[in-house]
Parts: sequence; C-alpha cells; structure tokens
Amino acid sequence: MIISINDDFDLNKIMNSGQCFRVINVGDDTYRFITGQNILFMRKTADNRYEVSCDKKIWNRVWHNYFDLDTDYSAIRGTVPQNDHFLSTCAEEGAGIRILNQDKWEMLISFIISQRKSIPAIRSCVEKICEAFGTPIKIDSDVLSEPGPSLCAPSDRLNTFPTPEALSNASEKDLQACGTGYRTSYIIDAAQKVASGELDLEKIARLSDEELFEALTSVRGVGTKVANCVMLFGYHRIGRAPIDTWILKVIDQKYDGVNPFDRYGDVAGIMQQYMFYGANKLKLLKE
DNA sequence: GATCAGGTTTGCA
DNA sequence: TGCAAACCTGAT
Repeated sequence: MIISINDDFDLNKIMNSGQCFRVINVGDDTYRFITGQNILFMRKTADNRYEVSCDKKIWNRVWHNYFDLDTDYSAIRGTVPQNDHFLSTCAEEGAGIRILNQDKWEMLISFIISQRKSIPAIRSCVEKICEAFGTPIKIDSDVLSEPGPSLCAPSDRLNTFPTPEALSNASEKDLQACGTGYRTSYIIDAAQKVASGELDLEKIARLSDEELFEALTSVRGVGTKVANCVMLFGYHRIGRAPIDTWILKVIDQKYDGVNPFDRYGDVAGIMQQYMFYGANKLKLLKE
C-alpha cells in the first residue's frame, strides 16, 4: 500500500535517533519496525510518499499513532528561537526525526538495559531477550504477499518483546546469558512489579509528569535519565528532555552550563532529540 | 588487551 | 546533601 505523509519524516534519522532498538534497515532503503504483534516494512518511494507492508486498517489502528502523525513537527521546528544558533543548526540537521509512540513496558526494560551500554550493545541485548523470552509473531500471509518484492524481507521466526510475566519467571542465569549484566536484578524487579499489578503501566499514564516520574523511579535501576526516556518514548511526554552524557556536553559546551530546556516548554523532548542527533552527526562536541 | 559505553546505587565524607 | 566508586559485559 502507498501512503502519503506531509510532514517532517525521515526513516533513517528515526532509526538512528536512539529511541528504538529493534528497528533495522533491511537493505534497499527498506526499514523494518516492530511493535506488539505487528511488523511493518516501509520504504520511501517519492517525496512524501511511502510504500508500507500493511493494509489501511492496520496502518490507521497501529502505525499512524506509532509514528505520531497527528503532531506537526514542521511547525514545532518553526518555534526554535532564532537566536538559539546551536539548536537551529541541530533542528535543521535533525528534521525528519519524530518521537515514536512505543510500548511502555518495552521502553521501561529497554532503557533499564541502556545504562552504560552503547547503542549497538543495547540492540543486541534487547534482541537476545526477545529471542529467549518472546513469542513468535504471527505473520499475516497476505501482509507479506501484498507489497512489492522489495518489501518482502526475511523475517521468519521474529519474536515479540517478552511480556512482564515471561520476564518475571525468567531465571537470573537465563537473563544474564542475554548480556544484561548487573541490570539483571533491575529487570526482574520491574517485571515482578508489573506482573503482580503493583505497578500498572497503563494506569500511571493518567498521572501528571511529576507523579509519573515518581512511579517510574520506584523501580530499582530507574533513575532520572531512564525515567525521562520512558516518559518521552513510552508515555509521549514530549516536554521531558532526558539528560545523558551527550546532552550534558551540549549544556556544558554550548549553553555555558545552563540547562536550556526550560525555555522550550512543552516540546523540550523534541528539541533534545534534535540536539542529540545533530551534535553527533555534525560532530559539534569536543571531548 | 585496555578502555569505555545515552546511569544508578551504595557508601562514605 | 554531595560526591566518588563499583557495577556486568559487549563493542571498538
């Protein structure tokens, strides 16, 4: 199916913005996304036009929201203060990045894993956990036969991200084998809290930013940075700007040590994404 | 083979 | 309250 998207949208930048760890480029400019039980292959065919491997019903029900298509990113880029030279440069470079609406539970575990890991290491760890504890995704035969040949990429035996129940029943040893290291006990703690209902990830979605932050940091291994990532990428709180080592360098080197994110109001998280992407891509930071 | 990675917890001033 | 050190392991 062909769809049109009339806003900033760049598959490669989205994949490399560090918010999603199971997205891959399967070659031929085709990208594979996974959320829940759904797999999507997607390829740009012309300006604002994309070929996707699902039907209209699934697109509207799942992927439209996943890609946050009701938000006007072009307009948000337009609000970048002109005198904010660094952000202006980064926003231009990062145009096309979007904040995905991803699964809350998957984000919680993925960002617990992320601490003191490089992005390739996070990807490999998450994938191993899916292989070990996820369940096979049922692939609709008509989904794979419908698109053109280029969208039919090898995807047999692809697993879902494991459920809280599956991870709460996992042995430390089996999790360790996925490369989780010292985060293993954090993952089990989170899984048990969620599986038992002590922490209801859907229910806390109704809380204010401050209360949601409190609820998330009640999990062992979830501190300020991880909680903000989960809020931004799982709960779509686009006012949250996670501060990692890169953004710390940005604040230090480009903003005289003064956190600029208060200035950007309720879209600070999007500005943070532009900075993260732009600063790395353009190599604007010193050691 | 060392060094470090998109942090958090723990322990000690 | 504030600041280091320790933590597992894969990637480079």
